[in-house]
Amino acid sequence: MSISGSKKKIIDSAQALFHRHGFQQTSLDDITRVSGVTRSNLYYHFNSKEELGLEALRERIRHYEAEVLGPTLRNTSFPPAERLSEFYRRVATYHRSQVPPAGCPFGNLAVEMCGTNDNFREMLSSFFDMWEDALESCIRQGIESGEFRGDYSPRIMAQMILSHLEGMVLMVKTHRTMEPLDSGTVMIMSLLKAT
Amino acid sequence: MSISGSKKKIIDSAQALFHRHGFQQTSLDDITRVSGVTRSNLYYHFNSKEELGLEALRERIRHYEAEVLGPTLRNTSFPPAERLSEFYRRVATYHRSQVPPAGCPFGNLAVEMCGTNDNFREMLSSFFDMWEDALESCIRQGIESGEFRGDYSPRIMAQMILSHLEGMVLMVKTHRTMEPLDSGTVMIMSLLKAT
DNA sequence: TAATTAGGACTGGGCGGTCAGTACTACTAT
DNA sequence: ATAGTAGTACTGACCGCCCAGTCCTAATTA
Repeated sequence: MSISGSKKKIIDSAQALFHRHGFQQTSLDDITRVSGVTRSNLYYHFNSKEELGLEALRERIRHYEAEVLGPTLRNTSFPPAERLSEFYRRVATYHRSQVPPAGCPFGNLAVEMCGTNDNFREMLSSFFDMWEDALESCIRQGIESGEFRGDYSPRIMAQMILSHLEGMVLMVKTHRTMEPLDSGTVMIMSLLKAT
Repeated sequence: MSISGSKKKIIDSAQALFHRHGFQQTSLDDITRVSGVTRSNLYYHFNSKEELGLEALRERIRHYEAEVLGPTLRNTSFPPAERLSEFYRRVATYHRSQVPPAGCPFGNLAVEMCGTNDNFREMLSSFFDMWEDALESCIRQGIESGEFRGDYSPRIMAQMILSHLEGMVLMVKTHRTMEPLDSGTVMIMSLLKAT
């Protein structure tokens, strides 16, 4: 059984609006307006705004794994350094396409929801863990292959890279320039290189 | 003439509520409830919720410079590495005191407001610049004294440290554990050390 | 014929913001 | 001395709007 057309439209519109305006700041009327789907149909597919929010997040995570992590960090047909570099390149391309910069969809949601809603928090927490795992594997393989320095544990480096990335994207959104992301990624790639 | 008692109460309560629940998600009634000041009195002191928000932010920035940056990063009576270390220590102490972790007051606000309100965005943008300046000076002096490695420009390192810090604090909020901040600061201190 | 979509009216509550008026103090003109 | 004036601090009642969610009917589609 496949997802009906309306349901997909709702989720797509909700994702875009939640990303740009936040979950709480997006009204169901906003979503019906953008998706062209009626309010009653929305409540036919979802029992509450929270349920829609969680499903939109789940779908975004699924999409991110398939379209970003899979082809880059986890793509073992390329050497680790190239994978990481390609990952950064895709991140930059994505954020360059958002004008004005809207920040990381996951980071934004984490800031907004983690203090008040445990369902969102837990989903985001395990997503960040999974993201970190992908980075860690890539780095570990890079150390083994001699491309990356081996004096820090892959886990610690992965943690650092993920936090740093989230922070850079926040700076891009705040300063409205890609510069922090561009120079930051160059620095990390250089720092990771084996001496 | 000093600020009236009520105005201070309003700003203090607003700061705490904005930090924990966000600007938009905090109602003026919430603020009157916590501060014990009436709604009409609030509108006597501030022309709008936005004006209150901006003043609360301005005050927080002032406080942060005086109570955090001044005694640590800018405190030239200590050597740079010790200053940075003390800075990290204070950040950790602050976030350890918030249960559950509420994230960075500035980072949270940036995520929430930078897409929709240029007054907030500009104030936060120049605040982050100023923060980066404080880090840069400290690092530059550390390089000159030979404590820190000199193969990256102080500006780039400062940028990296600030982004990384904001990201770590986001992780602390999401995962509800101080571990990312604790191990992340250790790693940065070690990375900066001159070889 | 069962799932899906459309349409619209409605509820109860929360929201930011407005307003006319009170109380108090201090300065000033007579 | 007194009456008037002005500025500050504060109050409670109120307004119109928007929100998530409900309810019901009816058409359409697979």
